[in-house]
Amino acid sequence: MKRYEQTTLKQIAADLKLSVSTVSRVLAGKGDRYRISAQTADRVKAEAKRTGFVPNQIASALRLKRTHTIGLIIPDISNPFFAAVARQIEMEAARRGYFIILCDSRDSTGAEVEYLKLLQSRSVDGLIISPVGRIGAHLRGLRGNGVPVVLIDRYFPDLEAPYVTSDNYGGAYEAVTHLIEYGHTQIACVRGIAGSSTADDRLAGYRAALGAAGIDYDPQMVAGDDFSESSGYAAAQVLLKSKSVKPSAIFSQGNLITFGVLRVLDEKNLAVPVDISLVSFDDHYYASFLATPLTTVAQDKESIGRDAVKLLFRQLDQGVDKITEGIHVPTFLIKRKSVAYC
Amino acid sequence: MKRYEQTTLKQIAADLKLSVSTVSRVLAGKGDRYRISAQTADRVKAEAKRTGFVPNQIASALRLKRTHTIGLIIPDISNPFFAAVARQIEMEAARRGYFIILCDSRDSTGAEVEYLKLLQSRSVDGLIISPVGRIGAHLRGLRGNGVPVVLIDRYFPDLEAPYVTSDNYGGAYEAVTHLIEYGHTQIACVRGIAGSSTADDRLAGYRAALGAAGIDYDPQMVAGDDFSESSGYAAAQVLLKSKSVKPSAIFSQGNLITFGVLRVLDEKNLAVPVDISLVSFDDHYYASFLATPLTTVAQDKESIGRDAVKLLFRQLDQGVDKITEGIHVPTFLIKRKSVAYC
DNA sequence: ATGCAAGGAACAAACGTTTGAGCAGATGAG
DNA sequence: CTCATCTGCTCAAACGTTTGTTCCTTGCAT
Repeated sequence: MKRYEQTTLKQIAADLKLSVSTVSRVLAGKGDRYRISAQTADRVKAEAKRTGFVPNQIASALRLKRTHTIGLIIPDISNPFFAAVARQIEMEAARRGYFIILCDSRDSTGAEVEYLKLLQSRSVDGLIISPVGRIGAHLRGLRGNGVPVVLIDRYFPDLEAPYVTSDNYGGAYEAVTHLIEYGHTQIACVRGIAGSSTADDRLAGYRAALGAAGIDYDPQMVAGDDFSESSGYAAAQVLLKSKSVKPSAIFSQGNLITFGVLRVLDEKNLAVPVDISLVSFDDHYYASFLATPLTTVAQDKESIGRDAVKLLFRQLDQGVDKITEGIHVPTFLIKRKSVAYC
Repeated sequence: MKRYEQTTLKQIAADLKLSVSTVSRVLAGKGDRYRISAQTADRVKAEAKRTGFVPNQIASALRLKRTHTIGLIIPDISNPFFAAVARQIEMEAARRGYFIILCDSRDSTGAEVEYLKLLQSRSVDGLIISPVGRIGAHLRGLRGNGVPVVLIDRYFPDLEAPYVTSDNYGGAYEAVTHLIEYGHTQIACVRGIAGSSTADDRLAGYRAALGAAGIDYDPQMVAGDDFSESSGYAAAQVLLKSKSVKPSAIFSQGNLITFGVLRVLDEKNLAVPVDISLVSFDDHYYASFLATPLTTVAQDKESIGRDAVKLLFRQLDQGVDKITEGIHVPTFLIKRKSVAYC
């Protein structure tokens, strides 16, 4: 905002024949500590109110080396999951007097790295990142430099940085177990991007549930390259075309993937759950209004956002290296109508 | 980001036994204009690279009174419509070297006003706002002060400020005309918040379509208080319970409203489109996967975001008062299966 | 030799805050 | 009456850039 004729401390000081420091102290509420008389303080406050004084945070940030700003880098704000998390983060930050700079990395590591550099030049006080790549090498330096970072949704096992994510393993385990309880043994898995903790953990949960039920794991039952609709579409085609496997149920690792799967099912005239059962990660408002209301693994987006901010501020308070905690937020299975007995 | 041991111009200058201004000029690419020798320039650039110099934008902003930051205030980032628009805005801003500060006003005028003040103290260079209230009085002052502002989604007829919104009138007209072509004459409208240009224009389009077909406008056919799901739910109950009106079709003004309507329809065991037809404003990915694929009025969210940024930068370039344009982005009707002959 | 114009870089102020240190005058104790 | 103490405020530097102005050298023409 062009602060056209914005009042400054200097102006108030001049008008009141006071020094800038006096005005600053009064307005910062430190009048008493510096023995500014109540009279003077009142005059200053009155003048500040009269002129509509608003402190210039840029100047303050320069002096204090604190911008009260946190950078948020996410792969896609139009993905409802990230939108919900971002909203919570924004609200929690605002409560604490912090602003969010929103960066949409469009699932590009290049953009992510670029944003990192730009945010550094903006001197943000901390970062919340949902990283896109498979490795977090570019993030390590940040923490080494004392920059508070919190990872959300994905984390890197080799990077000791605090993170908040859903209990993807547990959620997948529960979902697949649910399918097994309905008699399914031929369960396909449409996975997200390999190398991401999200996809890996969900796959691990899938395998564990299979194992616990004594069902052999068949690599041919797994397909998919990333979390997109097109990947889901392609994967479902492969899985349903194959002659060697005949899945009676599909476990989809993400909401967009599910749309791809649904499209294939539609094209092949396969009805859910009559012809095939389906469980999807990520719940949504519309899930209950779909042709077949979907059974889903819901993530607690509010908690994820809230905990991320919490971890960030703990680093701000206690120092970056004190906090290395990883939080796995429980998921919950919402049973609707997309699963039937096999 | 704590810029722990960040290199500064001063440091480079000291190391190279040069003055800060020389270093600054070289790194700003103004070496030639100020006759800095190529030798010196090269030394400076080398040292900057070696030390990983990143200019401190905070200091620059203070000096130049330009933050390269724009404030984005929207009612709800988790609403897919706003998320998509926000994404586009972020991308367009990033292309121009600008950052977005994201503010979620939670549909509260109070929060909006508060954000405005805080953003002012941050000296943002401009604002893109989707305002929540019915009046834009608090926005007038901004433009008067030379702050570039662009309104999105909603505008105020009494506030001369550039805005970008869908052609809500046209979209509604087309949707309702579509219903009329299918023989409907008893068409209900579930509206958004009264006093908002969005709801008002959609209602006007609805009435105009009715009028053009020689159908009398019946106020009893209109219900709804805002764009929420609960409002849609309540409104649909009223409309379908009434004895004086028997709608054969419903025109819903928003995606969340539609979910409310759908819930009522479900509860009353009314099938779409067999028992009742439905057209909804706002298209979505899932609309085609719903129990009945929805006929919707799609908004061009990308254009809205892009044009908003464009209008903002035009103000930045040419001055706030030169730009007062309002853009109505065309909508398009997506015909699916929720409309049947009456 | 003398003057003059470039060439190359330094000086210094400014942006608006914050804050440690200091300075006058008043008050009180001895 | 003197010294110490308190009261109430001011000074000045600092944060890291940017930029109009100035300053000192050379080289060159006269």
